[in-house]
Amino acid sequence: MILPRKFYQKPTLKVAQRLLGKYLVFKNMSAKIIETEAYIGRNDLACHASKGRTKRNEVMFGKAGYTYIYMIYGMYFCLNIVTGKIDCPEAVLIRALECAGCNGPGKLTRTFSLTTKQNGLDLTRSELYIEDRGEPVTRANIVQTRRIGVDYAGIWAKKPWRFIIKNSPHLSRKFI
DNA sequence: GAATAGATCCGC
DNA sequence: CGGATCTATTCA
Repeated sequence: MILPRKFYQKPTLKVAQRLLGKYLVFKNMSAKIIETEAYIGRNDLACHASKGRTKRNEVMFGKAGYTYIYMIYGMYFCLNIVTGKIDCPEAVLIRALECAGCNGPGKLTRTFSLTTKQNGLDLTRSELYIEDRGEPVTRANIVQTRRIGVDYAGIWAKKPWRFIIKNSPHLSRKFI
């Protein structure tokens, strides 16, 4: 079943965990989500919204269940799922899928041909969506670590807001 | 207008 | 560890 709006209208840390084991679907491709990271609000210095509302990040200030896709380092795109209430800028970064060449946020968007053209899409009524295929992931199979690539964010870099499926060979990093 | 930095990835 | 590559954002 396609995840409904309500799935995304939960606390961001819960959504980040519950997205593990779900399937990202776009056009004729689909793959299981195995690595996510939470970015939570204006105070989180690792979150783009910590600098306020801008043209780039404004979708994060909107309704949950939409995509937030941006270009990074001039050559990659990162896919995020907006969570939280309106005017509470929160999102979950999809970092890896159980799929060849999808072990990293920049690599999975390249494999799935996702660009800023798909920014701001409603995941409840688009050809891009997330599906529950009845493969539950238990808490015992989830590992929580620090987020990757945000060392500049001070104490926020230390928050354990990255979630991975234990022992998966498709993670963006093999070790914690 | 110019400068800068960035939620990455690859190759040396 | 440096380079690729480019845009949004910041600074003057």
